[in-house]
Amino acid sequence: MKSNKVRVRFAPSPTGPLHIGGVRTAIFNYLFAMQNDGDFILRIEDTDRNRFVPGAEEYIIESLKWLGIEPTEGVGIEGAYGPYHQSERKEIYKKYANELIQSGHAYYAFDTPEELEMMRERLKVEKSSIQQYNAVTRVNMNNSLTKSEEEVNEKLANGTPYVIRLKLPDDEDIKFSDIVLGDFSFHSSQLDDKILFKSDGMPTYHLANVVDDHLMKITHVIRGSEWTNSTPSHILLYKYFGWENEMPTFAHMPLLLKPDGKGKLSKRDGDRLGFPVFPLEWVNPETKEISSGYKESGYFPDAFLNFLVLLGWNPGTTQEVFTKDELIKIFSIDRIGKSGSKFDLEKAKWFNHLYLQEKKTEDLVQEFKPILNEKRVKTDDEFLLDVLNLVKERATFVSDLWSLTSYFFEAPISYEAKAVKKKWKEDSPDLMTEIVTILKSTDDFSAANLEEVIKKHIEDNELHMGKVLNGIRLAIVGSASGPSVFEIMSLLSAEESIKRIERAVQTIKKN
RNA sequence: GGUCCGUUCGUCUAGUCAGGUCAGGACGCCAGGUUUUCAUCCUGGUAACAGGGGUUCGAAUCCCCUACGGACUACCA
Repeated sequence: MKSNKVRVRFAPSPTGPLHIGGVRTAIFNYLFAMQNDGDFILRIEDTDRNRFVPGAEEYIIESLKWLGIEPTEGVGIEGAYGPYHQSERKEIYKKYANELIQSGHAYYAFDTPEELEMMRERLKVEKSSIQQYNAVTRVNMNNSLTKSEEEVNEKLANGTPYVIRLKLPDDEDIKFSDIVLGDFSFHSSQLDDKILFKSDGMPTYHLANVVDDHLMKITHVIRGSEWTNSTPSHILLYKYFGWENEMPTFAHMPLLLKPDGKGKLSKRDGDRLGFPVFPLEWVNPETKEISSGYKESGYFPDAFLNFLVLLGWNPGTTQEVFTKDELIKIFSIDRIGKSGSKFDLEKAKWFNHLYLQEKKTEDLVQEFKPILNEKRVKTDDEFLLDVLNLVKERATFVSDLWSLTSYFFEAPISYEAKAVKKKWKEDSPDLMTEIVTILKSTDDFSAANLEEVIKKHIEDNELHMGKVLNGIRLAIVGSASGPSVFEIMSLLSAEESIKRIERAVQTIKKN
């Protein structure tokens, strides 16, 4: 057993459904953990009560489950480093915040929102290069650094709302190295005195994140690059807590961008873009608004995962199709690209098509059954297996299967106008009547035999192959497309095929 | 505005660190082939180094500038 076991975490906040960017972050964390025989921890960062959305946490867990990237520890599983909801760890954060105050690396601030607003306005008007609460501006504000000890103690005693801010150094370069982005350096004067502890008794992300990652022995922080700019503050926190030597390795991943151009993909994009941005369907508990999900749209989880993992990462070879186990073997953080990517729905569909072809037809039969039930179609598995084997290669989604096969279960009640015009000629009824005669006298209704008999008839009478076969297709399918008519008739039975052709002869109007 | 990051076919990308194949693959698209049709499938094609300066015998690759794009700049994460 390695002493420094790899431990990574996926730490979403339950503010709504997980979008595909978050899903990708989870995938990368999962792959990295599995590759190193490490732990993959799910931590719920629910420190913002105002943004809490009921059902979001369950949604996150369900999504990971659907994709087959379940955590090995954390919310829903538990483990030795719990609790894993940050809201249940308030006391821990409080303790560490106080520790920072004791050591002089943090201070109380009593500024009201209005005062903060005024400060920002003033700095803006002055066109100051500094527009945040930091070493320069804090001296003019209402905090424990500018007030006397008595005043501070009085405020604290009488319940004046306060926050705890990180006291940044005046002049210090904060350096860190990121697996994806490389070496970084920020000057402390460009940073702000981040709020660590809010007046409602909850920590902010910055404090909770650092404390938890340390306490939970996280070795690698793999997160979205929207966190890059606040990482220096996190580094400082590790340093001030004396955890510098056990600091995790950082890897900031490029963001998923809106395909229509501007900005990072957000939860609000929903179906506005013409495709799902969520793994599972989501019903907004307040508005009841429904956002579609990849699962419900018919994507297979493994196909979706395969597609998603290639957004911003590649193995350095031309291989694009991977099983999860292969991914676990070959994934590497340092092959994650630096720039954001938009995604291509067409390619996602292509992956799904590919994965559908790889599925056993027996399994597709089972997946298809619910759709048939909905359509009130009664049939047996053996027949379904034959039917699906015939049309499988034409499908991208299981849901395509119905439109591809409906004529096997219901005789056409109408004939596609365009197909009639193109394929049903003046002599078609006579041609079809002849076919009926042949069919009636054929005992062997296998596709092979039908093909032989009918082709012989065509040759003997010097008929046009397309004309005859297209006519049959129109009669039994109702449209001009589909697999081999011999196969279809064979599966449909002699009786049904004859019935359909006879009906077509009577029904289709010549024009 | 400030700070940080990025920019190769329409899209995802290889190649950049260690400069030297008319820049490779995939999706899409187009064409041809297979097929009774429509798909699938097969073959081929289309299409990119953001722009400008350097350095060099030689630059997608190294340096500088510009443009464009993105992130952050909340008592949100």
